[in-house]
Amino acid sequence: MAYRIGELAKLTKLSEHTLRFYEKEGLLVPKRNDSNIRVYSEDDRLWADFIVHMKGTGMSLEDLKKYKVLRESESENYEELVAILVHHKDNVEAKIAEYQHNLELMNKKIDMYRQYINGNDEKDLYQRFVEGKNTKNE
Amino acid sequence: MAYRIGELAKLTKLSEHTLRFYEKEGLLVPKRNDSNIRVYSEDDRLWADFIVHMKGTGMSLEDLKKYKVLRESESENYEELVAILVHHKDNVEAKIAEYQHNLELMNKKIDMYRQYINGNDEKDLYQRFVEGKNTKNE
DNA sequence: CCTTGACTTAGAGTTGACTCAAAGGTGTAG
DNA sequence: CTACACCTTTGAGTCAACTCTAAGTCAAGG
Repeated sequence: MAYRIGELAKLTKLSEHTLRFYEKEGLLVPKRNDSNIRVYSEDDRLWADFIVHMKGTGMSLEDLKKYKVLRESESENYEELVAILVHHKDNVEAKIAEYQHNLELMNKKIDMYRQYINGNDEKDLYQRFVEGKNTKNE
Repeated sequence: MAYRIGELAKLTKLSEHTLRFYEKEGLLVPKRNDSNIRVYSEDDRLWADFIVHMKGTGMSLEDLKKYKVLRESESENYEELVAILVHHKDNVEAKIAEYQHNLELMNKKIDMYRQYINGNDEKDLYQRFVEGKNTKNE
C-alpha cells in the first residue's frame, strides 16, 4: 500500500501542511514517484502513527527525530532505543499519576459545590474547603 | 498568614516574574501594603495552588480567568462553576485514557526490543511488529 | 478541457505562557 | 549603613509546533 499526501493526512489526521513540515524537519521523509509526488509507504504510515501517539503523550519532535536516527542506524542501538522508550514511559506514568491526583481534587470540589447548591449555607467554610484548605499537600 | 512575592514564589514554585504576570493578567491580584508591596493572603495562596493544579492538567489561563470571575461574582453561579469543573474533569479523564493506551503500546514495544536484544533473530518480523519498519531497502 | 490534487520556495504569522532586561526607585532589618 | 527584597514601566524575546500565503507549475482522470 502506498499513500499520497492527502490520503495520509486523512489517515493520520495530520494536515498536509504538517506532513510537509515533518518532511522538512527530516522526521518523515517519503519517496517520490516519477512526477515528484510524495509517496508514503506502509512503513511511513506506521511511523506516522507512531509519531502521533508519541507526541500525543508529550514527546517532542526533537526526541522523535533522535529516536528515528537510532532506529534507522545499522548499529543496532536497541538498548538506547529502549532507554528512550522507558524514559518516556516513566514521564507518561508520572503525568498520569499527577492527573489522577488532580482529578481527585476536582471531584472533591465538585461534590462540595453540589452540596452547597443543595442548600448548605456555610459559605466561608465551604470556600476554604473547596479552594484548598485540605488540598494543600505537596 | 500573609506572603510577599518571594515567599509565595517559593511556596508555589512559580517565579516572581510569573506571579507579576498573573497579576497583570488579572488572574491573581494581591493587596498592597502601605509601602506598595504585594501582600498575598492565605486565600491568594490557596487560589495560586489551585491555579497550579489546574494548569498542570492543561487548563488554560483564559479558562482560569473565567472561573475566577464566576467564583468572585455575587450571583451564585455555582452551577456554572461546577459545569466548568466537570468539563475539565472529562478532559482530564480522556487524557488519562489516551495516555494509558499509549503506555500499553510503549510497553509492548519495549518488550519486543528486549526480546530482540536477548537473541531473537527474526528481525524482519520484529521490526514490522514494533514500528512497521521492515528491512526492505529505502 | 477542466477540475483536482499535487508540487515549489521562502518567509511571515500564530498561540500560550512565560521570561527577561534596563534602569531606575523605596523600605526595612540587622 | 548596607544589603536585600521589593517596586516601577515598557517592551522585546523565547519556545514549540505548526499554519498559512503567494504565485506559480504540472499531470492525470472523467
